[in-house]
Amino acid sequence: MDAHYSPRDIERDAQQYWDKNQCFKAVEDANREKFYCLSMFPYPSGKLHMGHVRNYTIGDVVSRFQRMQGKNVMQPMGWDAFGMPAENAAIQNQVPPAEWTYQNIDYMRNQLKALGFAYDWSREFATCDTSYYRWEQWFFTRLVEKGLVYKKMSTVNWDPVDQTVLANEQVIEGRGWRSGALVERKEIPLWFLKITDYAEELLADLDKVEWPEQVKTMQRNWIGKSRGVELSFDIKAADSTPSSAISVYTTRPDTLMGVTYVAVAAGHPLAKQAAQADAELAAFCDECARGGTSEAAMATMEKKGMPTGHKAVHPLSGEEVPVFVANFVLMEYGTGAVMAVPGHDQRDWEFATKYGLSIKAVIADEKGNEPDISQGAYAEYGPLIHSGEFDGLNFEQAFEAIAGALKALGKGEVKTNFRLRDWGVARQRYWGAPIPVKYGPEGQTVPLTDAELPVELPMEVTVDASGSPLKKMPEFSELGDGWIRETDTFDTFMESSWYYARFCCADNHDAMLDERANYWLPVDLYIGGIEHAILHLLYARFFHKLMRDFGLVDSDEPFQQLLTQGMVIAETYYRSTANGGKQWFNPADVEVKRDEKGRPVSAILIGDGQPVEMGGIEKMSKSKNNGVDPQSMIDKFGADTVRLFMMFAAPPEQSLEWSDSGVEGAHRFLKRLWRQVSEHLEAREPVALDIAALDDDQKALRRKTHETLKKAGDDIGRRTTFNTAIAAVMELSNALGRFQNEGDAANPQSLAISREALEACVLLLAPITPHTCHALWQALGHSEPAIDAAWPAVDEAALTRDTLELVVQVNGKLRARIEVPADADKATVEDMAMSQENVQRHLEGKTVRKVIVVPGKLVNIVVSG
RNA sequence: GCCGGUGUGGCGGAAUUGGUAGACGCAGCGGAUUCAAAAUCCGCCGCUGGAAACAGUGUGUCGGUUCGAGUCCGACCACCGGCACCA
Repeated sequence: MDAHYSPRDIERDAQQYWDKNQCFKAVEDANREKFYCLSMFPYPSGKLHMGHVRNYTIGDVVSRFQRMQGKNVMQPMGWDAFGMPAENAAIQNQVPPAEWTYQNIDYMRNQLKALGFAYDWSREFATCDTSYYRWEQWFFTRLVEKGLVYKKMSTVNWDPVDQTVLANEQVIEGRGWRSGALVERKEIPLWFLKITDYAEELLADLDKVEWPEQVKTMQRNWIGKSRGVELSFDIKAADSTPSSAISVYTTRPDTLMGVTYVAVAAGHPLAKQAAQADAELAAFCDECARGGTSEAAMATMEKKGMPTGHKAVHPLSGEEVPVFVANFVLMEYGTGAVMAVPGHDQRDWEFATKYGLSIKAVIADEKGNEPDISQGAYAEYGPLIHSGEFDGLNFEQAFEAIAGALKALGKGEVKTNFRLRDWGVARQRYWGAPIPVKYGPEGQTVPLTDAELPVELPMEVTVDASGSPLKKMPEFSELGDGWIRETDTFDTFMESSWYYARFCCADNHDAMLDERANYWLPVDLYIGGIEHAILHLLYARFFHKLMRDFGLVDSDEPFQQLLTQGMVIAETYYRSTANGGKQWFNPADVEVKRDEKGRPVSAILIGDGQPVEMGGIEKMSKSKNNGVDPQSMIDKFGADTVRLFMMFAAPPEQSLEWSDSGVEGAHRFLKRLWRQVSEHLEAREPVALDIAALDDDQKALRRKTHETLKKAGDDIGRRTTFNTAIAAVMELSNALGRFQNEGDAANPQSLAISREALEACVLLLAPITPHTCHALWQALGHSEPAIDAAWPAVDEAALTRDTLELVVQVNGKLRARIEVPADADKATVEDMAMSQENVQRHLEGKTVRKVIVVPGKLVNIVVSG
């Protein structure tokens, strides 16, 4: 073999081999155990970034590992191709979104191929292909028939200058990102999917999947099942006009006697009615309609309110409390009204303090005393006080008693509530799948028939900043006889909610899915960013259940196991500009100065030699200009080096800090392994391994080999901590290096043991650095390719040790190490520990109270005095 | 604001079930090789004291449980992800 490691040739040859032999084409085979490995597909934004490289390397390592375990592996790839960036690019560059998107896909596909990922490219598709989204449209019409779709008024961000709906991302500090105009909340009719019908099952089935507990917890909290009471307050209007009741929901009915006011949303009928006669209140309601719609914006804004003049009658006490309009109450959450208990809710307390409303304690503190509510609300549970007949009851008792009292009066009842809201799937945008509905001249709303599908998105368009082009295209929207087409398009989460299933049968043009979906599904391992922990994953789970209930799939959950990867981060560098902004410089253009300990102290721009500021380590992004281009790294070191560094630098769940010298270190290791194999092959062919003939050094290396096989297999297969698997292989390589330097390398058994160690290194790394290992495996004389080699088996007999090293502690502090026979009993170990010189020193003048022996680990001698 | 997470040497990280803190790599330092450099190889490398043996100290902060805590519990601080129209 060539003694020089040349990744360019090695990677080209390996990729050509895989390609020519169609190694990664997945074929359904009922007799083999399948493994469906899926990485979240990318948005084709232009070129791959390091986050993609990391995501897809993890998936590829697992896929190749599972293949070596004998599984029938399917690893597909495609494109999440609808979305806003294509429209933004269209506005900026006058390129139609479709053209821009497909060009990006072509470029990024080549990048993925250069990285050597074991994808079955025959299954590839983009979600903007009509052959994909047509089935989504078809399925939507079926959901309409089943009553799982409805239309209702909903709030959107409205830019009054650009006359367009804005995404939350496009609202910056309450203003439109392009126009700078103050954003308004606007009510428009939108399509919704009834995800709340599935809330209970979405919650319960989290128990069926092997997901990180934190993700399950986030989803449980998002669904937010609660048991509470829905109750009503009768309203007495200021001018005594007859008025109805308002309904509120609370999970703390035990605090009902502490209600001192009621707050309603600006959009609540009561507020609207009151505003008609009160110009100041009307102005306040208008003010409430400004600003963004996001929950974060709502929760962090200054809480404001204004009295309506109406009084609410407490359902139990009959007391009259004021009704406020408050900006933090939203019409679309729950009933659009809340009861306020400032004594026991911090937000209510702040509001009451601000507007001089009374605050009443009705829950005792842990000592049974009146709680101190002068500085803030007391939000804990406790026995009731100042609540008349309910005094002394605990939370559970009070809940039932108060709920019972309300029910007896016909004023309320126990209700299970969900925080989860129905899924609004309509977007007022062009670059998405058209919603397959038409409207008749008499206001009819009719889903399209199968014969009318698909609704193709017109490709030739002019996109500008003012609203959806579809609305301005009569050839699209006007159907004749007064009928018009829906011009809203689907939320792109719709496409990403079922692509994993379509990969199973992407070539079927007669059906959405076929029986192959049930062979491959569920996805065995799904890999993607933690930022998708809630929305995408919850919507996909919901969509899967919809497809199941329609008979398209037979599983309950789409993703059996989930791996959430961390971000890729890098140092940022900037200079402050004259106008108070910051100019960001790419790390590739900056040189860092370090002190004698290697700490970075300053940095200069290579271009002009002048200093730049270090801005801290942040997620790689365009805005901070700290992205490292994967392509330049592949060109410089080869794909295997990039893959190895990505997998070695951190465990997959953690964020990964980019390091140029770390990449060089990874490259160094591959060169070293290459040289070790090449030097080994220059020696004679090894004789057959004779385990009985081994000396101690040979036995020790062989034990290391099998310890490494055991650890790396467990690390990759069970723990998915690829970094520790690589570290273990590096240790084995180091041990082999020492063995060859120190021992009699020409000894025939030494050669046999070295061969075993090298082959272990090559096979253990084969999923991670597949090109290099493909070449090395061949060089080691194997005719079958490394991708088809079986994962190496551990010889348990090689792991046994004659003696063990134990540490000896005195009062938990390390004082000595002892070498004991592996089969030594407790008394022998204690005696050996006690007799150590340094242990004796620390026992002097003390009394031994206890000796703790942890077999195979340590001895702890507990002394006093 | 609410929900979830993270915090260990100069740096990335390891320590899997409460049992040796710092594996492996990077950077740094010293040496070998070289005309020289690159590459490569060998050694040292948490901090403080000490020639060394060794001792003290050390896992964001403060407190607790335990023979023993990076790991468990409580409070706090800092940073990161999500918050329903970014994907």
